[in-house]
Amino acid sequence: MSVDNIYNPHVSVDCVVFGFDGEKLKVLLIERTIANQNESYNDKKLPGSIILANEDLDEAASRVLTELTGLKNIYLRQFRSFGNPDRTKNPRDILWLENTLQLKIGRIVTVAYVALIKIDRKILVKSDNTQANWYELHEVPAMNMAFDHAGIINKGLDYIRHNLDIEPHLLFELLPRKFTITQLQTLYDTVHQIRSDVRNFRKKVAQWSYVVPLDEMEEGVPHRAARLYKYKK
Amino acid sequence: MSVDNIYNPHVSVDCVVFGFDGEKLKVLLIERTIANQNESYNDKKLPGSIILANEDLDEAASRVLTELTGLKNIYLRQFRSFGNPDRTKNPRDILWLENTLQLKIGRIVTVAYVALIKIDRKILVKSDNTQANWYELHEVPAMNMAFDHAGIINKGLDYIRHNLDIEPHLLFELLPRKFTITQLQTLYDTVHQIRSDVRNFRKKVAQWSYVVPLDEMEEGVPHRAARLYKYKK
DNA sequence: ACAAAAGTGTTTGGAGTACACCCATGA
DNA sequence: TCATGGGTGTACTCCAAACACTTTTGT
Repeated sequence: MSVDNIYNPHVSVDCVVFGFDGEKLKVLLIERTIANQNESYNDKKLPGSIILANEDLDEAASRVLTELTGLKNIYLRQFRSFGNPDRTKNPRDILWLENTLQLKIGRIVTVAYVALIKIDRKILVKSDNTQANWYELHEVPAMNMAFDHAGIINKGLDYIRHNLDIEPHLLFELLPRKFTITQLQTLYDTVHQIRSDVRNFRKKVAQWSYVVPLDEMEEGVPHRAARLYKYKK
Repeated sequence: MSVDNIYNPHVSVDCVVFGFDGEKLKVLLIERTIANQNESYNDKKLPGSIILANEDLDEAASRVLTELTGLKNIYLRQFRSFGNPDRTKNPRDILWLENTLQLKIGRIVTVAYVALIKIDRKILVKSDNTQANWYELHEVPAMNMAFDHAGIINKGLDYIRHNLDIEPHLLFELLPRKFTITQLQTLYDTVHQIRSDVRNFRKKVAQWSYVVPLDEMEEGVPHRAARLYKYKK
């Protein structure tokens, strides 16, 4: 089977891409349309792909992300694999797989990644029949999701919360290059699901040597302008 | 192909099983013999298996461990998958796979787990042509290891160090049911790669409410007998 | 002048660290 | 009695948490 030389149709990668809009954590999902002879469904899926025959897992995830956003050098970490035999048993998912891959498919094990991106840098590729959009995390449980992707998002969220906790540098993957302390705190509090004290928070970041003040202020805000900072090193 | 109904010969699980002998962390490895027509090699591999057709990943890892040790309810966590296309390219590994599975094999993606077991409980199954032994971690780099298993052990070690760090309860998966504070400290220090102060360490565990003193002392030691403790809840 | 968010210090309690000697037991 | 590890207290430092008012700017 010639496609066998190109694809390994038993293993895929999926990316849970997080962004921060200044208020909430969001996740990037792809619109999926499944056309039957008489009906057509719409739902959402994670950006992902079957792995190519000579591709490492990290390479496949990286390829998916680059194809989607055009960006390189983004934070991307494998966090877990999912291989429940039932995960590819929904008729809609089977139909979509067969349409997409032109192959009979058994169970697919997927290796899941999280990515963190600066939401303002995202350049969405709308060709390739893909249309991607940001969604708030609390919307996900009510959405129609492909496969077990809702569960994968939850696990990815756990993972990233944990990691942002022990590695504060990762916060800056989500912030714009110039940010205010208030933005940083909003992100920090969102991730940790707390509401921290303004003075204590500023005291804390004051001793993070990698957060450096700029000679620039916010502009166009209807109140006192805040100082801008950048992340260094 | 009938074997296709039983196995998914594209995805496997491997278990990095850690134990603690009172002095050092050890890892459980399986002796592997690869017989050619004229020669035969010996090396070591992680306990693992191809996943069965209707088996979830966790189930497969659990099965491997139960078959090996006869134990149930052991700490077992997926930590990472490995799918480099070159990982199944060594001629020795290919030969072994074909002998073992009676199948032509392409790349195999493996989902790696760590397990923590009380070394004194281990009941080795020596049937099934398997012979397992404990090895010190520093011996591993000098050993002949199957596939990329040496690298998997290192990543598993990183993972478990990290997790024992943030979740001290896991330490008790490695200790015997009755232990002394000194044993606990030796394990703690080994995992964290430090040498901590005796008094400070005892002060710390004194406020771990889940470490409870027994009315029992060590026996048969050529010096003052230490109090025994157990882990509760 | 007022609305809206920016920015600023002090006090307190708990946790980690540094540090040295006596105790109990078996040989 | 000696060798071996078991077991104990105090002082200092650092970090996290609690807590309220003044400043700047646009409308």
